[in-house]
Amino acid sequence: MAASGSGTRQRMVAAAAGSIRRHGASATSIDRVLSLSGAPRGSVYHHFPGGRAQLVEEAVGFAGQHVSGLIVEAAGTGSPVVVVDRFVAMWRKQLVESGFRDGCPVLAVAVESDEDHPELTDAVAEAFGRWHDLLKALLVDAGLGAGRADQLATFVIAAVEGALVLSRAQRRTGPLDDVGGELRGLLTAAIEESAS
Amino acid sequence: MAASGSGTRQRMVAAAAGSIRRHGASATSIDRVLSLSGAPRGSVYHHFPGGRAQLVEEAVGFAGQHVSGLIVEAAGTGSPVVVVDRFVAMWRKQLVESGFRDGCPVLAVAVESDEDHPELTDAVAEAFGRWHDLLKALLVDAGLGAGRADQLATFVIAAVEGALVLSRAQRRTGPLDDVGGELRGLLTAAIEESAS
DNA sequence: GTCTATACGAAGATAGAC
DNA sequence: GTCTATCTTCGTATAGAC
Repeated sequence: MAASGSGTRQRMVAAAAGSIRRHGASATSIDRVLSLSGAPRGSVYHHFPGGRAQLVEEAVGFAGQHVSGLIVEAAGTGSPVVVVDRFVAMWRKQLVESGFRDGCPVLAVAVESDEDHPELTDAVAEAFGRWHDLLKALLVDAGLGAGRADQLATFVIAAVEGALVLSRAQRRTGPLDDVGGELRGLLTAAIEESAS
Repeated sequence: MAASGSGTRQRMVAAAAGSIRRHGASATSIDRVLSLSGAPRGSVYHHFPGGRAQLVEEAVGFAGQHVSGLIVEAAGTGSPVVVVDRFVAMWRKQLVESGFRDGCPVLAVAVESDEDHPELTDAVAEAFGRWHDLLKALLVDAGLGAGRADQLATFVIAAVEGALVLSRAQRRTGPLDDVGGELRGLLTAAIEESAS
């Protein structure tokens, strides 16, 4: 019952996430979301009484859950090294397929959010936090101590998000590939070390 | 003759960089820059015929050069490990002193820039590129091969920028501290390895 | 649930006086 | 070089009909 809602509603949230990915949060106006989703104007304040801020907040939640789902999906199939590889590959694919136009919507909101809308910062922190917890759990399962797993999970998310920004700005996959390679080596070493 | 200009002009660029740091690029209106810098209204299109876009572009250059200067300054005093430590410490300090409100203006513009203003993306790429080249040179001087130095320099910038976003969103220095610690270990190992 | 119309404000940019 | 309008566009939000 919680947050499902109508098809129109869902399409609006997805359209908002897509626009934020490409143009940033501030540039994601209600008009743009409407034209992207094909939703009727009258639906806006019916579905989102909180207006634009609510729409952006839900877009962050939507994008965050989408990525979390991919991590969970990959988690069943291999070691943390493979999961991080897939995490990187997912962003890489999005980057290439969008012609280096699409970044991470969660990060976009993080950068633009100010003190006027703490809910947005909270939504961002929650999304990042969930990705972190999923990765951390995988590392613990692989034998790492809780502290080290915690730190490495943070490191992976920071490095990949940062590389995504660099790759997008420089319009080449190099940074993301470099970071993927370094992370692979680092995680492999950490897991081997913990097994000894 | 090149880019010096009047005091008013300089203050406007610095104010723009400060606003972008805190509020993002889109939220940095001309009005805001004027009130922050105390510059007169009539100066805007006199000093910046390209309007707001030019102002943002120069703010990116200004911020990029500021950080480059700090890297160069730190470079004279120690190994790459120390330089990266200081790089992290600089961001940490800014984060804490601003109450977790200020992030990196270059990254902020990177995230919000769209196809309408390729000059902005270019300015961002150039700033990141310069930081990268400075770090890479330090790593090469420390004995690393060019390829590995290149990759590690990218990794450092990506990880620190990402950690800055995480720390700001979660309003705690943990992510930045974690990343700083991991980078220290990674760089130390890479340098030791290259010496053997 | 959806539509049109409109109020209201913010922001970029320009024109012309001083 | 700087100031004061002013034009125009855009975006949020609301009111009220259907």
